[in-house]
Amino acid sequence: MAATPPEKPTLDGLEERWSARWDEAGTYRFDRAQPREGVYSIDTPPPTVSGSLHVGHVFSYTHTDAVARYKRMRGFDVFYPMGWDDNGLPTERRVQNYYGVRCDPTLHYDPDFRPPDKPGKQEIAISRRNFVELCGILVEEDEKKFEELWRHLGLSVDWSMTYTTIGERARRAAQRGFLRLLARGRAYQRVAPTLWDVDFGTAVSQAELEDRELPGAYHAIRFAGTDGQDDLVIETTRPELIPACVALVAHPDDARYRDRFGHEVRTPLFGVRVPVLAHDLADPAKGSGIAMICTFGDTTDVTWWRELNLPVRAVVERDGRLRTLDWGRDEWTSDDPTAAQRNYDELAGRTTKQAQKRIVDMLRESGDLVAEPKPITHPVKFYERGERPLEIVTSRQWFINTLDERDALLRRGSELRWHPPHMEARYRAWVEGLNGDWLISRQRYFGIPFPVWYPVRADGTVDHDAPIVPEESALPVDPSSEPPAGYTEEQRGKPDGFVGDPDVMDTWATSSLTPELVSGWEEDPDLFARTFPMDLRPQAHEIIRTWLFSTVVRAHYEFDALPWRDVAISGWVLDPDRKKMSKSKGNVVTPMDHLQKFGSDAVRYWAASGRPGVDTAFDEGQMKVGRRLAIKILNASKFTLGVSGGRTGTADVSRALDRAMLAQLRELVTDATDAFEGYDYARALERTERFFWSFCDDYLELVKGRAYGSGDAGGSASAQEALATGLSVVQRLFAPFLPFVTEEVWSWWQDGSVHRSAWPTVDELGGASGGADASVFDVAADVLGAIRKAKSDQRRSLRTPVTRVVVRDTDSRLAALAQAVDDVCEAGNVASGALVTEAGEELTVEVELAPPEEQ
RNA sequence: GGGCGUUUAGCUCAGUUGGAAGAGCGCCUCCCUUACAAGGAGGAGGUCGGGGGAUCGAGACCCUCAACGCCCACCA
Repeated sequence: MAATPPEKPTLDGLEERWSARWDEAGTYRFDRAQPREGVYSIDTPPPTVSGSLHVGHVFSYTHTDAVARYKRMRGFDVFYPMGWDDNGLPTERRVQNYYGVRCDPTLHYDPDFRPPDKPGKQEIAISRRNFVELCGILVEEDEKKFEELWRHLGLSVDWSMTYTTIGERARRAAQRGFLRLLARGRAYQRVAPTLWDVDFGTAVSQAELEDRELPGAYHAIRFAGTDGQDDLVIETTRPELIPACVALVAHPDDARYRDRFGHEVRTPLFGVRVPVLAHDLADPAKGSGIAMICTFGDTTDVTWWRELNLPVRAVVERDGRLRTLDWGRDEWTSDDPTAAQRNYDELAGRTTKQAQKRIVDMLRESGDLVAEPKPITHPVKFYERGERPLEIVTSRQWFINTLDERDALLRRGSELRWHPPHMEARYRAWVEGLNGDWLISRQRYFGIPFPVWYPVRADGTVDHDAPIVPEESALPVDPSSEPPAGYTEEQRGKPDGFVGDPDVMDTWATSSLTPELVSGWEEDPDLFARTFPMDLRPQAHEIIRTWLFSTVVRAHYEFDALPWRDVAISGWVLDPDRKKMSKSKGNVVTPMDHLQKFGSDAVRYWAASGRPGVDTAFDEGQMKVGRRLAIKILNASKFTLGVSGGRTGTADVSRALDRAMLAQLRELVTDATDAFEGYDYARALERTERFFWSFCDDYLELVKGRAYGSGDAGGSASAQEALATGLSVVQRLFAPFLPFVTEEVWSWWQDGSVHRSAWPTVDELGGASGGADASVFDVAADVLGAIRKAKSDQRRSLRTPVTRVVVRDTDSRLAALAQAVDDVCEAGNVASGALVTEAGEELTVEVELAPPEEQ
């Protein structure tokens, strides 16, 4: 049963009390009670489990929660699961640092291994299985902490439906999704030059790249002419790749080089003959207008190499060092193999950075460096989590086809409803800029393995062209520890046996299936039918090119459909210097302190004030305002219930002032509902708040006396009825934002949770507010304000009796005032009959106060 | 190099069909008023980034410039 307001309402302890009650009562449980059209399903971003949640998470997840709560109150069965993104590199790195271990896949599993209490100076090498086990232990601890924080924040998640991206369900879904793409010919394997992070020892995809400005230098280097032609000078920032040079290239229209096309030049130090070729991408304005093509210095090299059908002469290995070479036997053909070998041996084994230093000295000595290096800064490609520039190495990798489908994927992007709409531009820019298929294999450990084995031929070589795949019913599988059907484990790596694919999938290859994963794709047809395609994807803008794009790709191929209809993009949280808050910048605020200091509702208020897609400053001031608002809701509710008895529907709202207030409330309900329908939660909050303060400051003051019973019974009942109605509506309008305090005040007079109550509608106000003149409230508030100002100006108490008031205003406004004049006089402590009106152009009020002695 | 966004009071931001510049914080003054002193009432403070233009009328529409932020880019 409903309780009564306490003597002294407080915000303290609301989080603990109500989150426990919601849990017991199953307030946010997804009931499977409705068909697809009665369900609202949310594809929640699974936060990366790599330490702790920060205030940016609190910010954006609050936005989603407000929408979820709104939809629930609109009568939808809200499907709102939470996931943890625990697979992938962030976790591996954290485990390495946390336990002081490193994965060595050549080692055997040690069932008795226990990590040291504190990481030692030397990393302990452990087997892949031991490493993966540690990853599992650590993420489980983190996930508990994350859930605690989310519960404290009041997310209305159904906690019985959590998932992880490394869990068994995710492994099944990711492997099934992969096998389907393979069967459809949309996933393929290829030996190709790929961007490679030397430190992580893995290939990375275009979506994980970022540019960083780095110092470098132009080196002007002479290539010797042949056939009696002049020498040519090229400029390069990577002279250490001269041994990998396969051609020079200039623009076909460049008159300086036109007569050189088809002829050869000789590389300095190594004497390798390479052709001079023409290609549109060569920029006559850059450097000397002629460039060296190496295998491979940058992505342009890859383009040239592919389009000009050039040979591969790779020198950089996966560890970032120059390989050893035999110039007599390998694919290098030098005019002077002895000199070439001697020169190259100076570089072999060095890192690219060291090799560059050495080769510049050698070129200077040989006279082929025609000018001293010219320092520049230039953008260099990095893996977003990496610390050294990426190299390009040739390796066997899995890809998902995206390039061929670019147009269809662009159409998918415009079918989506973007909030805010301009975010679609980022998607479009990304898809239009795709320059390769999506590389999904990673040479790492804590990820989902490719469910693929390869036959080993009688001669011991591996046949990559005839992959062995499992039945879907056998998923998930681990090819590195299980044999494929028809083989025994003893045949691993043996002639006529098999090998497992050693790689794991890119984390996005799993995350791109979150809609399928949470909806029970192929595992829970009933759930799937009720939830998929989903309604909403909320996420941040910097992962449009990764998470959003890849999710669209997967649903496009699997279902020929969008994975969801709406996408709501949150902005970032900026620190007071307007810098993005991020861990690497060290300016992150951990949320729990603020949740405890201001209360969850207050922090949510700050978060919900940030408009969709707009970067928002971290602002404790807004949290203070939110806290004050929550306290105001407590007190206003207590007062209103005290004078109104909390009853609605027992009396007519007959007085003009009360009807005017309800008319404004009616507008508010329309506004807030429209705003929420357009995913503009911030607008809904702002409108509700504005109404609420005028409800407290003006309406409550104006009707206080009448509600207490100072006039006739009809007037008193009208005020009480309007107060209770207003309170009920306001409590529900605030509920998506301030779930704790609204639940508290709702419990004082209503049964059940406010979060399961019906969102207010105009219909429920219809009878009381229909056709009312809203200006009665405005004029009454204006005149009361003028009386207060007079008292304030004269430094008198607001209780000071007023002996005379002259109000001038237009006829229509005076007519409106006449309908509320008793309330105005009572609220302003104006003596009976002392308020007179005169026609005027605009509102002026003259106020005479009782002399101080008479008080 | 291309694109998107932002620019309104000292600060954080509203201002949705163009119609007399707003809120909160901070600051100042006053008030213990039985819902609320973690409060209430009132006040000061802005040529709405600059410059053009269409309009009776622009913070809002068009053009242009600038600053800041972000996204994308084949970066020799």
